[in-house]
Amino acid sequence: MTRQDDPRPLDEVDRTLLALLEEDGRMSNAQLARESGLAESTCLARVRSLRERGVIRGVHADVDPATVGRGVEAIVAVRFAGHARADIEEFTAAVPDLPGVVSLLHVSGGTDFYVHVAQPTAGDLRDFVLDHLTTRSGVAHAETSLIFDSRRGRRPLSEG
Amino acid sequence: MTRQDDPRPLDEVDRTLLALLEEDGRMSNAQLARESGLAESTCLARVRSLRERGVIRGVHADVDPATVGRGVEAIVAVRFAGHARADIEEFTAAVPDLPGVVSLLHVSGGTDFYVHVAQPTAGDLRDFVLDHLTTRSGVAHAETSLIFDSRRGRRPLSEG
DNA sequence: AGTGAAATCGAAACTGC
DNA sequence: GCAGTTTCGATTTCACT
Repeated sequence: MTRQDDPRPLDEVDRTLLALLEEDGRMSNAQLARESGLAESTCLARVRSLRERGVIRGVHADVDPATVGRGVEAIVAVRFAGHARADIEEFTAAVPDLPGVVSLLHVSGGTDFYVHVAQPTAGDLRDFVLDHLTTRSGVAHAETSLIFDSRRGRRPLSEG
Repeated sequence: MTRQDDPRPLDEVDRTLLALLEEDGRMSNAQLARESGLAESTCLARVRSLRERGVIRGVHADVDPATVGRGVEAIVAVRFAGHARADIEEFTAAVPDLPGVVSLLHVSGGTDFYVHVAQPTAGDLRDFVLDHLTTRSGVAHAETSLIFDSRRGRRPLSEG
């Protein structure tokens, strides 16, 4: 298994590699080595180590939902009735497997979860919320906000 | 420039390639070709086309914020006083450049923006909200929710 | 931990289908 | 739009430091 909690602190070279891969996850090992000033073999070992320690959780293509027939994006704020642990855990386990779910955030405060979804049409969005969220055990309320525009942060997380 | 709005519909092979790259953005062209049943040259051209058409917006390493010294994640719901276009546009342009911003969503409803941030400590989070969000022109209110847990959707967006 | 050289394998361009 | 060939570059291992 991969270790998620190795306490070894990151040095400057690690942060450089992370910033490069956050920007372009398909950059070749050879180019990573050049830009970070490492030998290729060393660079390969560093990146593997970052993965094994759970610093790099994965590398994923960012697909524009609108171009794959999912042009309607929304954030659904879900509030629970009680806070039965079993309900919360089942929700957390089940929702990421539903089609069109981009991400699921469990948060503090008046809202318990934010669900980021992408659906083909407004009707599909309504069906998704009614069929898969509000009907779920423990869910008291779901409030849907359409996403007009979304953008990634432009700074590498691994910086200063 | 890359075209963002080519209306050409995606076929099954495109969707297969997208699903593979959403899962593992570092998969080699050779392996993509094997798994999709294409010749390598064809596969290369297909992936390039998906990028040029804006279907693949980028490929990015997913870095665990906690491992790079940003263990405090939050969603900040921002509400504007009026809805002056200039304020909205300036907010949209400026916030993604702030350190620790993961993503920015402009949404409909009572909240105008959701800002996903990752900061080193609770104090840094407070400073971020007070210094960079609530002081910004047009901002009426910011409500911060700590993120207990976050997970990606497990289905490729490009499916079904 | 980091390196350099060597062997294997992949990328990218080009050809013809 | 697809497959075979070739050239060039990248990946990975290993012996050494």
